[in-house]
Amino acid sequence: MTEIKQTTIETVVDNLMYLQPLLSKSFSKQMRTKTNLNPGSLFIMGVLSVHKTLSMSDIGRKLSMPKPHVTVLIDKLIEEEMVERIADLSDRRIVNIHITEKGITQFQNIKQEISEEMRQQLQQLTKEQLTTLVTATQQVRELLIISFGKPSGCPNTKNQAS
Amino acid sequence: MTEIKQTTIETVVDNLMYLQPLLSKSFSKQMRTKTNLNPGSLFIMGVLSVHKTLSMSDIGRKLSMPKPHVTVLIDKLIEEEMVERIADLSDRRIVNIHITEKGITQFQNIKQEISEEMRQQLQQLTKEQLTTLVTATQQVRELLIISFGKPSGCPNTKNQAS
DNA sequence: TGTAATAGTTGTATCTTTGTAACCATTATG
DNA sequence: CATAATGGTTACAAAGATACAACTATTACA
Repeated sequence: MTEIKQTTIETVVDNLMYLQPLLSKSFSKQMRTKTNLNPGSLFIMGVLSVHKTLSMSDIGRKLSMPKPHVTVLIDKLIEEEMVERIADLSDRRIVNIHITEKGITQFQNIKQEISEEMRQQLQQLTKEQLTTLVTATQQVRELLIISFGKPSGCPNTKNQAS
Repeated sequence: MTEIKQTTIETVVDNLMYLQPLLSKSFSKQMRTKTNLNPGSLFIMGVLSVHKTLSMSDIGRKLSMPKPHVTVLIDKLIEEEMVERIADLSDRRIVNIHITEKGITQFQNIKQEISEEMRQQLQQLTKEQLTTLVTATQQVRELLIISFGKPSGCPNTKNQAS
């Protein structure tokens, strides 16, 4: 019934929607058990491991995470010495978050632990399939960054004082 | 410092970890605003739109969602007539969940709304990039299903009565 | 038949995330 | 200079998800 002719974009949406649960299955689970960090903190460590230093708002934008939430998570990460607050010289409102050496190695360790666990699962793939997966994930990552890596704002930036 | 030579699997993990926030940015947000369904229910509709009928445990396994949580979400979906409970004939313990016609069309509509929103974002890509994205997401989807689409159990299957 | 295992439900406590609102400090703008 | 806008923080409420524990019903097994 109902002929379903999908557009290109609908196919992408379809695929991406199916990816979400698969991803959470593949390691959100691992995260919860293997680390003392909650998912949100892990994501922050993820972007910081790439960008090294980001302002609070940058983090919120990149992860579309409400600013109050970012504050709370950063507080915890600072307690564990994974990151540090650094005042911005040019704009004193801005608080820059910098990943520490400890944070870098700790995050590296976490990723390796997860990789270890995933190795078992991924070994079901042939050498060619694994190569394809590397390329494909890389492409998806890059193309989604182009499409969605933009500012686009994060919550609690409301100040529509009437 | 610390020479980082990534293995193939570590690269995959790296990419997948970066994907998670991008995905939630790209439509977890949309979901929250565009539908009256919460993310969990959407995921259930996602697997049901593919498999049409699944037992409660199947759903829990596919989404690695605790069984009690599945029960709650299914209750809501039934209220909205998106799915229906069907007793299993061969094993009377099993409750099969079947997506309704309404559920199919509703879910289709939701996907189209999300697609509409995403179109704007994805139009920043060239025709070639978009083609690449379709192929890449398809590949990632298929390969992750091979790797992680297995049973693997879901919580609350504990019955180690001592 | 008795016991263990499986499928599912109910209930509760806790954690995580989101959404607001109010607030301070600083910068930008008229 | 007055005011608006931005960057961050604090606090609180509500939604969503996870983890347990206990329980029923049914099936598998010895």
